[in-house]
Amino acid sequence: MARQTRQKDAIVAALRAHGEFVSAQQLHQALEDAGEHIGLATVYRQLNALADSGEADTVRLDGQQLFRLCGTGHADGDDGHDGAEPRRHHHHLVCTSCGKTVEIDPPGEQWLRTIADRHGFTIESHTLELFGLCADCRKKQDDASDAS
Amino acid sequence: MARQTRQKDAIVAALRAHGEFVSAQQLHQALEDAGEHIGLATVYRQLNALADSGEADTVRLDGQQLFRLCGTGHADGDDGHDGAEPRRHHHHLVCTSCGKTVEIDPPGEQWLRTIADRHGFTIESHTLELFGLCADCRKKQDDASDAS
DNA sequence: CTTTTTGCAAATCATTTGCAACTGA
DNA sequence: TCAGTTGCAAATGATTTGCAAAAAG
Repeated sequence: MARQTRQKDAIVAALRAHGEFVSAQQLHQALEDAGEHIGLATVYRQLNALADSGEADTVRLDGQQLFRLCGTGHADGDDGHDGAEPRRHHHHLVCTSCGKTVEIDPPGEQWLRTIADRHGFTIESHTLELFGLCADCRKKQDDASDAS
Repeated sequence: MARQTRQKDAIVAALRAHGEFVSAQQLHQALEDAGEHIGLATVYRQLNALADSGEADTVRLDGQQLFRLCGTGHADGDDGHDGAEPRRHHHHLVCTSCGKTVEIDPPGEQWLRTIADRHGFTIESHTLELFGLCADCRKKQDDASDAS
């Protein structure tokens, strides 16, 4: 069902190359720069497809949606069961200055279950995002505020 | 600096009445229903003002921003230093069906600190949102899927 | 050839803003 | 009076979608 196209490849490549989270717009721009003239709509479509299939991870920062390759692995062999579950949940630690992103460990699924139970909820998904400054940016910022 | 206007009151009232998170659009609609003809733009402006002043809490679900009165408190006396810190962080449990929202306890600030430390980050803010179905909606949905 | 994918532009959607008319303190 | 506030409509910005042309299998 999924055909292999130049643009799809380019998008995944760009995504992989970038490593961190990027907005569709940014990625589109990057592709332009790289000489790959791909429609913005296609970038969006592809990105969403990746997110839905679970190959990409997404976060919503401010008003935009950012994407990043998930396992950075890639298609391994094949698997018989494909996703019935769309977008996964994420746990990220994002530097608000340089954008560096780190995956973090889940905050005890145990705790999660407890909360859900207590309120009679059935958890479908959850997001946890920590925003702050990474060591480097922290230093830079200190220096900056030091100057007048 | 902040004048008291009919619309501002109506908005806060509607917000308080609703209790849970609402989108600007929803709130605007509600006001219309209540006979209060207030410009959508004004609703947005007011809502943002409330959020900035810390009187309202906000979450981003999907592509919209939802608001809810925060401490139900209000401006205390006056203060010389005005906000350097805009919007706070939240911990919510939201029903994706009826919108019911429950405040939940933080997932161990301890754990948070550990993560931050390990990666050399200085956490500025964080968001944690759990989405799922509350008991009621879960039942309803089961029934529905039961019918063909 | 048949179906998926692309492209582009027009369409949405939520939110913001310009600016003149308005109104509360 | 006069600055903060409102309204409406037009402007934005991100993302989506309609549809015919291009490409993959």
